[in-house]
Amino acid sequence: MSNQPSPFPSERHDHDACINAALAQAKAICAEQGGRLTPQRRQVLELVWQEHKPVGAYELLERLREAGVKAAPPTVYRALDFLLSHGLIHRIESLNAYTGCATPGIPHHGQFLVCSQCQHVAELDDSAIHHQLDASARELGFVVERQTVEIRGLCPLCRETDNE
Amino acid sequence: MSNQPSPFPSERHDHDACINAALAQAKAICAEQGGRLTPQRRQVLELVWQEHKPVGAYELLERLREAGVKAAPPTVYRALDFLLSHGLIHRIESLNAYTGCATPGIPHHGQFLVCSQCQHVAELDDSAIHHQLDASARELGFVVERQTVEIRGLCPLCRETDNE
DNA sequence: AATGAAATGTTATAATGTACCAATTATTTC
DNA sequence: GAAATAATTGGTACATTATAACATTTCATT
Repeated sequence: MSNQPSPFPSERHDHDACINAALAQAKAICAEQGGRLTPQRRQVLELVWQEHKPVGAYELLERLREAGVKAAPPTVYRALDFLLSHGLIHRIESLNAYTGCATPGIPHHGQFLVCSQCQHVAELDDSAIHHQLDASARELGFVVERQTVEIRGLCPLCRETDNE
Repeated sequence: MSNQPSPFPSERHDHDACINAALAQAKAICAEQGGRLTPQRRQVLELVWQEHKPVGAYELLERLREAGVKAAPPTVYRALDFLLSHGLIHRIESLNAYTGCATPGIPHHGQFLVCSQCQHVAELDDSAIHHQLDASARELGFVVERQTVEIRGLCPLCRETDNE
């Protein structure tokens, strides 16, 4: 029921293509939704997409500064808020960090597989899981607003190369 | 597949009984596992159980101080770490807060329904959900260490009394 | 009592996030 | 195009959450 090809990109996939695709989609989505993908927001999104790992807000801040931007914490948090509200990134609650959304467009909350060794994150958006949780909650009279599902463990690669 | 009677306790259930039961179980579990439920740890656990709402570490700190204990942040965090490691409380990641474990004994990670209005938390420990997540992850070659499932929404009570 | 391990006390600081208000830039309206 | 309005950004200060590091005390066992 998973609607993506391979949530764990290989180590040497064409990551520039990832970034470019994400930026292109972001541009399209913002145009559609009436959001303004300003240069600063775009730059933060690009920084988030540098790796398939969640990035902390202050790490982004540092990278912005390294890039010559005079930024303060609110600069980053504002950009993150914008990107979150347009479904372009997700926040990983268990890490206080942010990661690019694999299937942007409609704001949603996916399921995340977080490797405890290499920190890579894979997003699932598995509708079976979503519905299962929704059903279990409804059964108890609970109206679901938002699901946070984060799974920690070993990704396929780390599982092979290391056995701790 | 839920193995508990009613995860949302009524407004005027016998909460002293809840607290006493939790403390008694904690005592038994610590005895069994060789953990020392010192007076301070016990007191923090009791404070966590004051309500069926997650409590922040600094709120606990304040309550400890109100109770005449000279405490600093590490005091609280150490107690919380102990209680977490023995499966007596859970941390709600999306709230940076802690809540009593409904089914202590064996360390585990349940599913949590968090009411966005009254802040009450219900713990599920639904094995169907657990296995579903485990299966989805395994299918991708991911070895699960820990599941974080937190559902925000309206609890049955708030759903009735308020329609926002 | 002597020893080592576990728990606690204490200070300082790290890491994450927000409130607030001023200045600027973009968008709309006339 | 000029004025009014809204959205974005700049920047300071501060709030909240969490931990590092080291001294002291208490506990468990000889």
